[in-house]
Amino acid sequence: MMKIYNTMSRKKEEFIPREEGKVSIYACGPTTYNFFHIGNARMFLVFDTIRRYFAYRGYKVTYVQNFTDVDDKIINRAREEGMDPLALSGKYIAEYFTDAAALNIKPADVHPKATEHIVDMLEMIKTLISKGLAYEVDGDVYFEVRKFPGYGKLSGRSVDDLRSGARVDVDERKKDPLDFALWKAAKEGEPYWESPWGKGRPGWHIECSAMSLKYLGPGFDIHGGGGDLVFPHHENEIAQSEGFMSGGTFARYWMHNGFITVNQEKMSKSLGNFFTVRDITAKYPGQVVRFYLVGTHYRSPLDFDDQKLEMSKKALARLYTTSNLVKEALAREGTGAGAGGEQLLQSVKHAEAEFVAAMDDDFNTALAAAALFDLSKEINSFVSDYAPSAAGHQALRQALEAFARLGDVLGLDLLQPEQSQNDNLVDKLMELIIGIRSQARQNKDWPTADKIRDGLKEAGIVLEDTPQGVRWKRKL
RNA sequence: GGCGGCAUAGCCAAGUGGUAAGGCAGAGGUCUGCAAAACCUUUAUCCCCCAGUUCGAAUCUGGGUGCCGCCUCCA
Repeated sequence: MMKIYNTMSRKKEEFIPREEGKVSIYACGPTTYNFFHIGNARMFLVFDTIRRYFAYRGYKVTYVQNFTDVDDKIINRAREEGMDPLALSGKYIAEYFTDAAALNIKPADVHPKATEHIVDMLEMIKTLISKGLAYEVDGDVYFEVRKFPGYGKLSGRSVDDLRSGARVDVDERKKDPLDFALWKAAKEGEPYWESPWGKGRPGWHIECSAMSLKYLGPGFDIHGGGGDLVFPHHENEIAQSEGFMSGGTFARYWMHNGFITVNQEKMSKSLGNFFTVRDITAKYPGQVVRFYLVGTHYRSPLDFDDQKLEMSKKALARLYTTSNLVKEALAREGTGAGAGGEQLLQSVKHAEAEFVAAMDDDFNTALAAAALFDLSKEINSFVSDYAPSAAGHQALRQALEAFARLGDVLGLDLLQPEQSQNDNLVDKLMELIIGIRSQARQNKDWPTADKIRDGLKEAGIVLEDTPQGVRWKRKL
């Protein structure tokens, strides 16, 4: 049984899909006016991991993540750059996929763009006006919050609380300060679309309602995003969607990830303490970044700094070592008795059960990772005094397969294809260098042997002398 | 002012009633020419403080302290 913490109820609830065996997920994607930062990355990665786990559990997953490709931030940025706003957002949509790939975030099943769904939004806005839930003023259209009785149910606030705390500059044309824009009249030089209320563009919230309903239908399973979207974004989505639907639930489970802080402070553009994934992956492999992020439960806050990435790098290296040790052991031949294989398979089974139990409990990736480390230790231990045999190889293959399968749920490629992507030239050179060093070692010329080893380490290559021969690998 | 979250070893981090996972770092050992990797052993009598409930609490309740977030664009 899977349990999910639902922001709506503030409790973990058993997950019961709308349709048996299927799960529909909508996550609010980025506004494409810049490279995305590590905070955005956490959200993408959290939902990528969730969808991977659902798939692992046998669900047919439909995952939708939008691009907000027209809004104030894009327009302002485009103005600064002297670029066309839509060209700017198009550029950063492309960059999104580059960075997402570095973090092993899979493309969603659908990546709808706001600008390609103007018609859907217009239909929705028209309906809301005809139902008396929205009104037009000077080419703007606002949703009338007071007309939606459930307003505040997601964020646990009442309209009155919100009003008293409102720090917003009051727009006198609005009936209530909390009323939010569904449609904004275009100012000079802004991109616009024709509408019954004149030239304009959609408000931010309406796109997610229109696109999620279009691709997933009313009452879809999971709607998610960063914690700061609870209010007002998701609250507004609920109001306009459920107002539009007239009855029924917009989305059934609301999931929100915790924030990333830097030096214990919220990362934000205004504080200037944000890091783009583009910058981080220039210094650390995407896999390390990913491993770091899944090491903390998605709802907990997470502080980001290089020192912590260093720790993650070492921890990940440990996992990689396991898969290398297994590959090495499998390359050996022999006709041993095959002792211990049964026990190893028992451990594999146990680890996988632990992993599933952890993930079933509101996607506890930190606990799931611990199961991976337990399995790693079992495998290493088995390999450390392994006498090759047919049965042993069989057990090892199964163990490695399970190890990689579980790693993949977390988005980790424990088989490290990048390691095997060394070109021929490097392989040849290493063969040569190792040969020379072996000669030196045979002559007990330790200074030369050590010089080679140290020099290679400087260059990012680690040499290890083992009873089975010399092993080399690139440093992470 | 309103709403919410978090405080666990040197560091990171699970654990929400039954006596403290996992990782990094550290210590000792096996292996090694020396290393590295791996393996074995070890590292919190205690989970911010106080009071309470309970046979029993890091886990529940009340109070306090500290930190953070939302209420405004923001993942």
